[in-house]
Amino acid sequence: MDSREEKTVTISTVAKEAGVSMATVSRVVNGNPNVKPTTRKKVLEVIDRLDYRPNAVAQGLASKKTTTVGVITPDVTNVYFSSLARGIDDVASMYKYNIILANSDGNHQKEIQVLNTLLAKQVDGIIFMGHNLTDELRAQFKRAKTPIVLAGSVDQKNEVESVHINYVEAVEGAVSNLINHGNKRIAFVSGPLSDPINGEYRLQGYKNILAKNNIDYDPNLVFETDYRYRSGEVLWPALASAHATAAFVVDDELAAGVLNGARDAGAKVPEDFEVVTSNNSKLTEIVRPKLSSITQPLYDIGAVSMRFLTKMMNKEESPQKTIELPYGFIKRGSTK
Amino acid sequence: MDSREEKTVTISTVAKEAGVSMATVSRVVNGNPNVKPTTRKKVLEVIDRLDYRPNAVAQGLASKKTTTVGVITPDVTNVYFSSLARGIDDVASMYKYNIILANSDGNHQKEIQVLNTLLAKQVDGIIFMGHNLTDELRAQFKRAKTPIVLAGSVDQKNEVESVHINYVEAVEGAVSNLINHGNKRIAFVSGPLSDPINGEYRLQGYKNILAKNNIDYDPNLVFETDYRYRSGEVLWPALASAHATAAFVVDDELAAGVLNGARDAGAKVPEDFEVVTSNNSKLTEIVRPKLSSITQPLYDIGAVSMRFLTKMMNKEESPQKTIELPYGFIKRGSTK
DNA sequence: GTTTTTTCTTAAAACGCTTGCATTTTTACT
DNA sequence: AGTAAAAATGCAAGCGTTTTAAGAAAAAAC
Repeated sequence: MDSREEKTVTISTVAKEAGVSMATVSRVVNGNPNVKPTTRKKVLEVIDRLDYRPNAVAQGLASKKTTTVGVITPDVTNVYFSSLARGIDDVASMYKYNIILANSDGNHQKEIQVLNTLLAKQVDGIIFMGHNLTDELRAQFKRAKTPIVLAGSVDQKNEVESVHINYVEAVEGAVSNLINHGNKRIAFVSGPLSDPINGEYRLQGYKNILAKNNIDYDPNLVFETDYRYRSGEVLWPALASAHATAAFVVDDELAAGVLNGARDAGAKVPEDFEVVTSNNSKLTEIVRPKLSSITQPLYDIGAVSMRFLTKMMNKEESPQKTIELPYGFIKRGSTK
Repeated sequence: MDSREEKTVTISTVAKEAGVSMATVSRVVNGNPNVKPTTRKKVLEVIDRLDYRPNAVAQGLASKKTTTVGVITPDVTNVYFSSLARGIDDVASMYKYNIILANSDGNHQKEIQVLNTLLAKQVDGIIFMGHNLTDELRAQFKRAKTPIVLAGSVDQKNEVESVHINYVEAVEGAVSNLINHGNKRIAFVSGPLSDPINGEYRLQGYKNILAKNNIDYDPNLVFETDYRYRSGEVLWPALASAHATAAFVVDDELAAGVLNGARDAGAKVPEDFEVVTSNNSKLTEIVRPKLSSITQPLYDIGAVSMRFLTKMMNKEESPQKTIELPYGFIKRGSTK
């Protein structure tokens, strides 16, 4: 008797039960005002009684909107990116979107691959974080009619919308600080210089401010590595033999490594060696001495990116292609 | 002339163009072997020429599989969870799944809410990370026919599958260490005790080992707070006035706070005060002295959870409801 | 009480794909 | 060449919604 196969209740089940058409049910579900209050109530009652849940996939197919956006990130495990991601998710859910999060390891192949599966899944928009925006990627972006914004990175060709800070100026400020403390030999400790944010912008800022202060640019003071803590930690010997008395570092984990490497080797920070970093993540407060840092509103960059994306998804015209958020500098124990 | 509205190319476009039925195209797209090599080639050629991309939403609707799993986490920004998430995502993509990532802040309301939207989106499975599995949540889990596994947390009632370590034993080991160093007054620094993992398991381990060593359990040595770095940092005065000579801490960020709070106040670690933490995240290596820690394979817990989930999604019967991964202990500078 | 308007409803056609079943084509054997 | 079995293919009915064009009902206007 009660052997019925627990059928999934669909919109048509509800429609029949309530004695109205599917269209009407759809309307009340979507809050369309063109429904007489009494019928709305009737339908709502049935929905409640049957515990009906609209199938988002079917909605997606019919409406061509998935209320889902894709987020491509090199590695959530890195605080920099997880902070952005958090900002993104928070405003996303504020606007009833969900996030498909995919890690790319900054690997070009994976980026392309993941981009395509996201598009296949019909995401309404995409937020891309990456170190290096290749031409191929840019081409794929263009081909997809899906809105895309870059969070925390910049497109040299300025073809795709993005939100970030002014890296050149920020670095100028940070390094200028170091110069004012009397440092003549300031290391530039960087992730891959092939990443434009490093090789293009930050390095430029570094050079600018050096030039402005009549300090010769010495390529031997530029240290190219990856973003790992450990890479910073083992850098000290090289730093020391280059006679660096201070370092500007492009990433917090990396900077923590540099700092600890120096101290573990007996150097006094900031007396013998100063270090400033770039992202002002939690980490800067956790190490000792605490790290002076460029401050950039990580969470906000994510949040603003997502907000920007919602506008694009609504086809609201935006005046600018690029949003530049304010940066700052916070002095902590790692500098004089 | 060339004013045609760039129609989206669908499976039927391809079918017509290739002179076969949609079914056949579908078969080649899905790698179904029942297709003559020559037709397969023909279809593939057309797919390539038209640059056809299957619409995953439509596939989802028709096949009732979305190849998407939901991941609910308190906060990606926390290394503990982002590590799990990374493990999850890696094996997920290995199995061609994507991840919808949602932050709950451990907030009950949000957890329920997010769970429901994930179900509405017809995810094939869910991985849940949370501090506290309430009855309501458990009920909702049950009602959903979707497979769910708990990653890095445990269900006291053992109703839902989970993967984690043996917290009781792990804590026993860690604290036993401290006892062996002669500590009689060992603080138990915890997040909310209402989280079973703290109040139930870890605390139990703490009590067990105390009892075993004939040390009286002193409630004044139990410090309940939240998981934030800052909360640990400000704890020192309380710790000091309780005459604690060592602390076992349930979270790395929290532990880093405790450690720094102590040192900033002039305490010598580990001479005057020892601290051991629980998660062996990157953080433990970044602070000075480095933190001794229970080691649990965070990434693996995520990875194994996801692997477990894939099995459930394939309806492969699993013998156990619970997977206990091995833990360990690593001695670093924060203990003698 | 009609006629207009306006407000609600409905029927049915999409949306783009999968899949069970029937049908046709091939292959393998006599 | 003829037939049974196996391999390919096609048909068409879903999957659960949205949405448009049109009709019905209710409200407003005359």
